[in-house]
Amino acid sequence: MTNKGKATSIDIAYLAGVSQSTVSRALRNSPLVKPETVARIQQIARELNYKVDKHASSLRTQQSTTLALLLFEDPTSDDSLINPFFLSMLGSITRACAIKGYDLLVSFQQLSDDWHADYEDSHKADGIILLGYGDDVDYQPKMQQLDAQGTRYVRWGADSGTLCVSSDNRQGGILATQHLIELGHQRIAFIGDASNHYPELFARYQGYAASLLAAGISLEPGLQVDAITTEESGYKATCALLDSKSAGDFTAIFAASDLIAIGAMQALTERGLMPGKDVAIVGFDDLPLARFTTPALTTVRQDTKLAGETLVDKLISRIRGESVEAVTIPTQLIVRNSCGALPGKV
Amino acid sequence: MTNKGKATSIDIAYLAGVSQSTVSRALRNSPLVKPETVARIQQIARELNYKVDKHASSLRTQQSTTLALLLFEDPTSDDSLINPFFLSMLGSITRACAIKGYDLLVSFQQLSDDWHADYEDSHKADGIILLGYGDDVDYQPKMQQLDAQGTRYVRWGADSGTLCVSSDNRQGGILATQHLIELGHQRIAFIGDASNHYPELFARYQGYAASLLAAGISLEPGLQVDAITTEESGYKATCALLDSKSAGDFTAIFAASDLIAIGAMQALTERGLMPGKDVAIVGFDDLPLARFTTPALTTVRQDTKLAGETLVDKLISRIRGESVEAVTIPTQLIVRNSCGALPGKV
DNA sequence: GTTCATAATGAAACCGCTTTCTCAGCCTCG
DNA sequence: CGAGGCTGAGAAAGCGGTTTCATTATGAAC
Repeated sequence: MTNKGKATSIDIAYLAGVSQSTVSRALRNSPLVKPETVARIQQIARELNYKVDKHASSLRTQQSTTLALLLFEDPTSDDSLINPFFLSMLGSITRACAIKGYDLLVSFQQLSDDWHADYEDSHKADGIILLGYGDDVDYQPKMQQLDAQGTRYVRWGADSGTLCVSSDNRQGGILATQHLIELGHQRIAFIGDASNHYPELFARYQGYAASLLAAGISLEPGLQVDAITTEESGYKATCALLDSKSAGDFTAIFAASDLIAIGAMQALTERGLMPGKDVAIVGFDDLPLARFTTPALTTVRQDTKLAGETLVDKLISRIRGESVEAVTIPTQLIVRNSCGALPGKV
Repeated sequence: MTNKGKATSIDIAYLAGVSQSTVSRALRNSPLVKPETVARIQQIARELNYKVDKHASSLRTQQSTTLALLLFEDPTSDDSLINPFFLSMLGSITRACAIKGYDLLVSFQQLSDDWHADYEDSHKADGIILLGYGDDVDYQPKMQQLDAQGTRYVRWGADSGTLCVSSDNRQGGILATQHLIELGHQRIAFIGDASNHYPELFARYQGYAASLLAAGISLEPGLQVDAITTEESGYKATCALLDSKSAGDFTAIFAASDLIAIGAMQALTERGLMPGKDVAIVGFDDLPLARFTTPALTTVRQDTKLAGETLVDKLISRIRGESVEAVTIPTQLIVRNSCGALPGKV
């Protein structure tokens, strides 16, 4: 079959001496077709290297067996650098889709883009996975629009009314903070979002706050600095912290993400402070690179594998019309060397 | 329009009082339609939130405006961990596709899978981008099959007859090795592939060998150890190197990838050798994490942004039937601290 | 020996769009 | 004034499947 025109079901029908409808049925193992006919037809199809045309099939059945992954980036972050965390998620989502027999379309979007539901409107995908940090205020209108259009989607992030899969960020914050407290730290700074712009980071803050209070340590506003999930932001926030007199003598930092933690470690090092010795640091995410920082970063691991699988599962359920609930995935503290130091003065 | 059935071009035709064919033309700004008619129709389409059905369109035109990215993994490597380098590539490919107006399907494959051309056979994609390290011997049959089927594809890697985009690995090897030589190193080990199983790594080795010879340093087989692109592999190779008597007193390592370099640094550290001080190290790739190792890794940067764009461009050209040539992308030496040491004895 | 489910298949409609073919007006030109 | 030439638009034929509906055996049942 060197002719470029790929074989169609009609070709097979001709070769098998049956009608095209029978071929269509046989290829999908319809019980309406006699078993030996099915076998014969499938054999011929195999020989011809025939594959069902995705578009024809999708057009007729009105479903594409394709999911779209929309990763949208905070416009404030570096244009070309994708957060490694999402890259990990992408990996696990890809795998989960393959297992479920769905194709995966991937697209990176600016939050400002008018992407809303394009993928579903044009029937490119049966459902959408939304991935990305970002100010919740920016998301809300989009979500509402999706809901209004009846678009099937799941979102990674913090619970916000819509169908959502997320790590247990609050619990992760508790894990991190308790660890520091157990090591004897009392003045623990938090770098991240404490004002609920980024719900995930905010939940980590809540865990932090809850742990402190539970340990009888009062919250000090001066020990909290806002940052988004980039090194630059973590770096700047830490500098601000070091410069402020009120922060004075913190002995530990809970960074709301590994990237922030890395920026923080840079800032500390530049000021002659040794991370892990002079100041303990805990991050969040457990990026692949967390093992390779110096000192190796103690951090809260998000289970990206499970997360990806769950996102895909839930989305497929939703596409099938089943009712689905939000899911929270536990986190895990990974102890490395960045808290190795005894609490010391800054 | 709360009805679930999405609007079709017929709905628009009805509302605009024209025929459906005219709608189709108008939506694609055909000059066959009077400008004011075009405007009216597009206006209505906008109001209805109408999007052309991808499948219907693709079925009719026989092209999907979609590219497939097949990332296949060396079965020898860890199952769930994707090489960060490919993740970067994926990022840039995604962007390049978006710019060109193509959708991108992403799939991870085992090299052993019978994926060949499935994406094209079923018309899911107009062309395929192949990404992944792997023994060239394993690839050849696949490539030939793709060629035989007339599948449009581009491959990232080393030049091998097929349309291919790659970094100038040999030049990168030269950059790295010359850097070490200029720093005064004479006994430079190479960890990677010196037997042309992995053409990319082998090209780096060739650059290494050429540089040594150009500097009048003879190649010592004992200073070369095979490794694939993982930390474990780099770790083991370095241990082997340290254990072998013939290697004895090397003062520098050129690792064929950053992951190998990181493994090497771990091995050195465990043996009480300080990377960057006792032994200089150069890596290859410039992964995001290279900046965060200790010491920060001097490495050869591959321009993933340009690489992704080029892959996409070339593939689209090929789809259009234009004749395309293999492309080689220059690399760049990024000097950090891992070669900071004066040459010392091991 | 009709009648009637049942099984296996074929014919044809249809999914929503693109594109070719046709055609009605309306000009231009010799 | 009749023969072409344009313009703008409609009718209809696909694209390659899926699915409904109709049809022909084939026994089973009465």
